[in-house]
Amino acid sequence: MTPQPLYGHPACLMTRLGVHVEAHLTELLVPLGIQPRHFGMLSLLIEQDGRSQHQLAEPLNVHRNVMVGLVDELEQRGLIERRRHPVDRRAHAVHLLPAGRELHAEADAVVTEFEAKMLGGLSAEEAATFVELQKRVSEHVGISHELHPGLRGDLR
Amino acid sequence: MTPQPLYGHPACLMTRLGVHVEAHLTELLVPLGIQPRHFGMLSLLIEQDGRSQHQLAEPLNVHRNVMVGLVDELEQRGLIERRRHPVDRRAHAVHLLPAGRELHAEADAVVTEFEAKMLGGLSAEEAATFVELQKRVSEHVGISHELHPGLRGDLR
DNA sequence: TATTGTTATACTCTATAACTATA
DNA sequence: TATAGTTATAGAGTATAACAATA
Repeated sequence: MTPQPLYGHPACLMTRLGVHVEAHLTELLVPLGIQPRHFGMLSLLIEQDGRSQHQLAEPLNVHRNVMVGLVDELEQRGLIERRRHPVDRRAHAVHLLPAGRELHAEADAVVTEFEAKMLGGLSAEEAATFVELQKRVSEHVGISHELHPGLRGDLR
Repeated sequence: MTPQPLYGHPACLMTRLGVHVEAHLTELLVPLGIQPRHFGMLSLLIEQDGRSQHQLAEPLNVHRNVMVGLVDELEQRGLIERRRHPVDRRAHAVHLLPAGRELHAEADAVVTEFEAKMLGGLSAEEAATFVELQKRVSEHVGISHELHPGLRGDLR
């Protein structure tokens, strides 16, 4: 059997697309003064406010050491705030401030517009299928894109 | 309108999946002593032998400075070889050696097996659709996953 | 004993610029 | 003047380990 050409490999397509998205998103968010990771943080806090840094780090796929810096940056800009964690005195509860909520809305619009362009070559139905299949694959390989039930509600 | 949760964003899914694939592929290729990029190089040379370093760098999305090191590594292992370029004396023609062809076959098997597992949650039809849509999106955003017609055949 | 957050260190990776030899 | 390849340097980014406070 003859080997596949490079971009016949789904794996190569996926890494290439991932790099493409990351790079463009980074550029598009420069005017807002944040990076994709910061957007991710804000998004997670919109979903559930008051998470610990550890709880934020996991779905963002960054180490807790790095998270310190990310939280520092957004806190210094008055977008989020570290408060005392209600049940774990080791942890900080990270809370969204009004300015953070506003910036997130702007960033979300930028990201959404980018996605629309990126998927512009597909019909609405195809795009929906594409996203759906991506979610299925993500789940299958163990990427958590939902809040884990165990992490929802109680702040342990 | 309420903003999307983080992984409702196709863009976030794609970067996350891309990182996942890159990381796992890197691990899986360690026993073969190469990285995903090296696999990409070998794949491109299988498609068309004797490309210049510049011609290899573009589809791999690496700078020509970096390409120097990649070619060095594979050449020192006797997998590829720099020869005089037939029509451009500034350039090197990078050629695949038998050992390189063999290693590529092994690596290709590893990658293919990984892809099968990754897409194992989808039916065959769904997997085909997924890959097809990825190619469509790649093309739409300007990622070249085919040899550019202008680069095929003549070695300019 | 394990975990959260933090800091410092070392390491890797990358981007930039500069140089040569050709075109 | 522009391009292919090369090299060196500096900067960014990352991983590792260690520590204090708390569980």
